[in-house]
Amino acid sequence: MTTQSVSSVGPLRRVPVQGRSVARVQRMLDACAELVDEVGYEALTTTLLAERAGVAIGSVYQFFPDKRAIVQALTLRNLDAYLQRLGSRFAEQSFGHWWEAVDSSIDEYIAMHREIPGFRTLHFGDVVDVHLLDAERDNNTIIAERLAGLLVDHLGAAAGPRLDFALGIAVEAADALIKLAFRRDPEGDPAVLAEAKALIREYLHRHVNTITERS
Amino acid sequence: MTTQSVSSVGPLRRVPVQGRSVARVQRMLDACAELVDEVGYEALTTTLLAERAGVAIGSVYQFFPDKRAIVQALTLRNLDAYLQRLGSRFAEQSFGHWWEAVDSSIDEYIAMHREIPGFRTLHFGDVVDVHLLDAERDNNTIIAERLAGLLVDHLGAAAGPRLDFALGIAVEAADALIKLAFRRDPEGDPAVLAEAKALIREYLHRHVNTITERS
DNA sequence: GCACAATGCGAATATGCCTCACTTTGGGCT
DNA sequence: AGCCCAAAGTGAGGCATATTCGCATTGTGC
Repeated sequence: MTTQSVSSVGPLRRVPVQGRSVARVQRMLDACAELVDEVGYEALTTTLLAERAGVAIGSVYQFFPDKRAIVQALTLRNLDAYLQRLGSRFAEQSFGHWWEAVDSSIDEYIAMHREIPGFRTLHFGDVVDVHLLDAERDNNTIIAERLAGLLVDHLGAAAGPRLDFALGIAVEAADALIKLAFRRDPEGDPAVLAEAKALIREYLHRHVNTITERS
Repeated sequence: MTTQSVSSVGPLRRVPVQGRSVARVQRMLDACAELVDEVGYEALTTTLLAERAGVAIGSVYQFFPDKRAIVQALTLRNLDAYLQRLGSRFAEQSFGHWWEAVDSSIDEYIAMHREIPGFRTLHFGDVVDVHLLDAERDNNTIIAERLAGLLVDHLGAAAGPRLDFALGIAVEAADALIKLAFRRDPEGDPAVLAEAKALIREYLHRHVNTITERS
């Protein structure tokens, strides 16, 4: 990844230049993730964050304009990580059917809920900001477009507004159901997760013509 | 409605007894709704709220334990209103097919987005609390159960966990898509709204056996 | 019209976000 | 090695906002 990822700029007041400060900013984000898991977003205080990161409060504001921006930056880091994972998976694996690719995308999202601290609370911007990546479109819409791109590149789907629309709907519904699954069960209610996948597959199946024919 | 509705207790510190205070509490909730629309939930301050309601700040805390509780109470009032509307509609109208009833439920939800101040921001607890009605289950899950009850009573659907589960999924997905529609367009993106209804109808259609046969 | 509970009030306090003036450190340069 | 300046680090204090509390006012049953 030689190109600068979106999360390294994001909502930062000033970009850390020296190695120590880069590491520090990461520590702050890590602390933020931990604390969101421990006390929740509401109870997160800047003092607590600074203590946990082993940093003076002033240092936090050296790089972040305000509290919200810290959480935004964390969300962006997670968003990047997801797209990264997805990119790798599509590059390595070759899918027999388009729905295997969709299933993989869902699986990666589920995995992040289990593995990434704070993710089950923040997701892709729930609490803080649904317009981190683009002023016009929701984060999920962007995700859907990226997904569309991957499907076009790796499975020969026909790019176009109808594919984007269908994926936008699918991503939004899947997102909601997966969140539900993790609210019902810390490890993700298996019944709900299975149903989510089934629902998405059947929905997209009805749009399979849209996917394989040019609009 | 002779029974005391849930929203009249809710997260109140003390229940208003005299007429003037009942009206005042309503004014506070109205002010809260207006302000949430005008400045957003984040920028809502207690001072602003008190001013808008024409009430001293101390009076607010006479009935509400904290700021969050105000928004919770408003959300509860909206939740009640929705169930009320739905109850009336099911009582007056007789549906030819179960999906007409489902469509009506969705339409009422959409109507509230357009009519009720603050609703497009708060929905049924997004920002404040998804467990207003029940410590265990999400607000949407409760809605789904009520909906199941209506379908059982008015259309002879077979009550049971499978109906509850399917409706839980349907409500969650529909909710997410309708929110999306209203984020894309203040009046609700028609394409997204139509697609939401279609998706839900088709999903429930595949569970129609579950609806009409006893599990 | 008395007595007490309910209600109303807002200055004072508590808490938490964020700034700023100052110190320390890193690394490019000679 | 030593100099210099930008980058980074610091934390007491200013400021905005949430919440309390002691006292004033009003409603209601008797």
